[in-house]
Amino acid sequence: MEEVAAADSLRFPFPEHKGYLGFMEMLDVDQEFLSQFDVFSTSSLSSSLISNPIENLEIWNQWPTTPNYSSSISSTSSEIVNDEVIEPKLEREKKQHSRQTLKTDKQSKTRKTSRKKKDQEPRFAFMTKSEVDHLEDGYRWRKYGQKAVKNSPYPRSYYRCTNVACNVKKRVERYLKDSSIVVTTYEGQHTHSSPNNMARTTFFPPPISTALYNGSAMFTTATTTPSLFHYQNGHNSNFINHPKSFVASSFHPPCDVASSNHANQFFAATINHRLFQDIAPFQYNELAWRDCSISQNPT
DNA sequence: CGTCTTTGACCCGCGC
DNA sequence: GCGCGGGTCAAAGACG
Repeated sequence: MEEVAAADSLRFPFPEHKGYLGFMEMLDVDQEFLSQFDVFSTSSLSSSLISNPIENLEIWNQWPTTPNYSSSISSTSSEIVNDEVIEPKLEREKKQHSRQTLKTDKQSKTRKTSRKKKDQEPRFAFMTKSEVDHLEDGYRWRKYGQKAVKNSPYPRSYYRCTNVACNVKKRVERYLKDSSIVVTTYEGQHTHSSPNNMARTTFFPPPISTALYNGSAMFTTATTTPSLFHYQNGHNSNFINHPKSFVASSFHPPCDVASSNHANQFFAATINHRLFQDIAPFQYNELAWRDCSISQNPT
């Protein structure tokens, strides 16, 4: 991890904007600048995504839930995962029996109460081009699960913040259409600062050369060496210390989602999907900040 | 020995 | 009601 620099010293391509662009200002973004990065390349555009903005919006609203594809794979239950037989059926049943005997009522109750209703927590998702799945973001995470994703050869990993008083989770998976891209979804808000002693500061997202935010989703391309994404809580500020960095709009990491009314208003103002496509059309816009009530009901 | 990952089982929501 | 799929649990193992 690189040494943390003071926010003022961070390089930013649009200093007159103090780290954040308004919606109209986004329109003035140099398209040539965007073309420097693979993720923004028009050659990789999905024509359907451009021609069907309404349909795309539906996709946004559904993400990150796996779409219910009409095609099916030849697996039943958990017998086959990624075309591999995990273990003989008898062995499985044996294990199941032993586990059932070990299980207590207390465990069941804990599981029931700990399970919250789906999509209660605000979520923030972004894509990063990276060879590494789990990207460093300044917090410590404990992996608590991994699941095969339907119709995808790449598994989804589940992480939880190691801080006992913090219930932030994140999911990491490879983008189905481009395995070089990692999709990271944060859920919840950190109740503490990052362990690197930078109060109210975090590295987020990790290895970055480019970031683009459209009011619903954060898009990034990554470098192989970590660079710093620095934000200041409550100040609507964004800094990326890469000379080619680009920030299309205000962006607040998940821990700030519920705490900044200013940002919330901005989200509502910039959520126009079609306009965003006109600004920076690319194929990765299925990603969305999903079910974040704040973005839909600004205060 | 403490911490983290792995992984099969289990729970639950949801669509049919 | 049933089955599927996503999310979570927790024992066992790996690792430093």
